[in-house]
Amino acid sequence: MEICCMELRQLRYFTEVATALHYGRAAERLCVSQPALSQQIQLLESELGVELFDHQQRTRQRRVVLTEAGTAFLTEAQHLLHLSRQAVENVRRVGSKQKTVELGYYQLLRPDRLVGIVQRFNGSFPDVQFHLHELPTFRAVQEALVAGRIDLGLTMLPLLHPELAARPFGQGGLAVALPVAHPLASLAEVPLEALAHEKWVEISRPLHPVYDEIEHLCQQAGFSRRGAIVQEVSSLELLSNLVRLGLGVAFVPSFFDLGQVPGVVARPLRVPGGENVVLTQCVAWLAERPAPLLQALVALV
Amino acid sequence: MEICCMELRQLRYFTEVATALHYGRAAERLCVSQPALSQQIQLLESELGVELFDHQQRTRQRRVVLTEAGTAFLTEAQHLLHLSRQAVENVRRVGSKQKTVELGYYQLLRPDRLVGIVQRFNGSFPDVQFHLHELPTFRAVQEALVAGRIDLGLTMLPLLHPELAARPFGQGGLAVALPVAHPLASLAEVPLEALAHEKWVEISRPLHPVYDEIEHLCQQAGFSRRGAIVQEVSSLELLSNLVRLGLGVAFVPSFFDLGQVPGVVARPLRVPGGENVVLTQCVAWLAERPAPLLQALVALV
DNA sequence: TGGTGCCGATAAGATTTTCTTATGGAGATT
DNA sequence: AATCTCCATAAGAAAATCTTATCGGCACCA
Repeated sequence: MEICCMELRQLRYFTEVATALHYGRAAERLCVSQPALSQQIQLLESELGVELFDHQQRTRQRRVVLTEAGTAFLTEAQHLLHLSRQAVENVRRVGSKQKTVELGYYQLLRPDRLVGIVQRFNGSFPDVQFHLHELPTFRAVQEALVAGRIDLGLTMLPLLHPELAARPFGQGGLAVALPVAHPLASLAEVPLEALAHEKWVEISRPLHPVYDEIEHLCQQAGFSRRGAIVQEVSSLELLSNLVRLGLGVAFVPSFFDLGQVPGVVARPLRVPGGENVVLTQCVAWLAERPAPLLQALVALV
Repeated sequence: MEICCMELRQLRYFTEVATALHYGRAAERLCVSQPALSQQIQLLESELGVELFDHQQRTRQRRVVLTEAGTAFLTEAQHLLHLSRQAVENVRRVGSKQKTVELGYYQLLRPDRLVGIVQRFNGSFPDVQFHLHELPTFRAVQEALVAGRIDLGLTMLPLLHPELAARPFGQGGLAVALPVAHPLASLAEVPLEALAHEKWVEISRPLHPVYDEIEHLCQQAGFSRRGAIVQEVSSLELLSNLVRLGLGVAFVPSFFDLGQVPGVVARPLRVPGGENVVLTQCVAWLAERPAPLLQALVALV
């Protein structure tokens, strides 16, 4: 135990335990382990010099009981936490007046996810104007960042420019998009080998994040798509429609939402070695200009 | 930079910088290094998503300037800190009602130091009754703790019982107590060798924390006190008075206050190897019963 | 105009704090 | 009595914070 000062974290922990009256459940809600709570509560108690929970009854009645002092402190702690949240809100309001953020994204992002992100942005920074820019490819998003046309981009790894920085926020493997009538569409998971003799449509290689990895994967499964790609396109929307029309099948990221294209379904891929390609979504920004506002937005994603 | 939440520490740092308008001086007052401030302020800014200080003018005008948002936040931060201090005060008041703490100490502790400690205790825990127990020796303090007669003891290392725990709060070397008329009393520092032919009075060995170490030190300086101790006593007060009466000289800790005994002065010892005996004052308590109140008091010392 | 000092930012490594996993022990439940 | 639930403890891992050393910009002075 070292000398240190009361922190808001301890108040957050305390109020959670004091309202749940149960260390285990409080820990779960706070996304920490139970011992972390025990420790921090003890630390808080020993700094205050006051027992906040009744240790005698803590075990006797199988539940945690607040002492008189603990009850009093709970009120104050909640008040403090509330004020601290308000303070953050206020300073954000004052500091973000008349600011605009240009936000680039591309189709790969599920619409509900995009909406969720923008709503969170707006909730935390109500006075900031967010301008959305739909761009055709993950590469276009990164180029727009470098060109300064957007401030923040929702795109995919890898980063193609050294000036960019990124924070991943989700990843998935490959799925295969099939017409509903396709024989394999009835399977829950499609083995990669079963696709050896298909015709393919694909995003054109310069726009594609993992073109070569996919080819490598196919070769491990004993076939190549080299001659079997009947059409290259520039957008996932177009791709999906070609699949619907039966020109071929296509690989799409498992987190891509095909709901908007009727007649096409996506099935997860089963890869022999289990080594599916990993596609990582990320928020990206210009590393050289880490404005506090952008950093806060990044943390919200 | 990792995701973490605003903490009171950051508010403390921010208010200090915002009022001093000078990182260096703020760091000094907070007893941290200047980069720590820069880092924490940046962290705070990026979590809030708002610039609190004007980075353009930060260098231009040779002083730090608050932004509009920073000014607003300063008010709220001060308010929050004030409330948090009040919350601590309140919970201490509620939680410490009708509690008493038996505090043992012994003469070695300078009276002003004791008063300072007790005042600090009283300031933080105004509703706690502190009962002072002056005990004759450092050993008696530890025995009273083990016997449960006192809750907290101001004593000296080493700990003589495995059930005790302690936190040091000050240390010093040996000094020699001389009658003012003694020839060596005119020196600012007394070389140990100069004491080879003195007569000695001393605290009796069973009550003495470092009896053997002192003998060892003397032997390194080329003499022994073995036959030269003309009187053993049981308290420092008695010891000082015997020195005043000229029965002999005595070793006392450098932090012992002789001001109360006129006619006796203490002079720091100069030891050949520079290896003076180290005497460490400490707060001690029973390790098995670490009541939060005691822990908080220990931290105050 | 070039040197010098002040001041804040940055980088990298060390330290301290916090958290996690594993385990213990006391009461409650069956 | 046996098992289960739940909080406390211990020890090692992870993460945050802090420190030292250094840079670069600006101001002041000659």
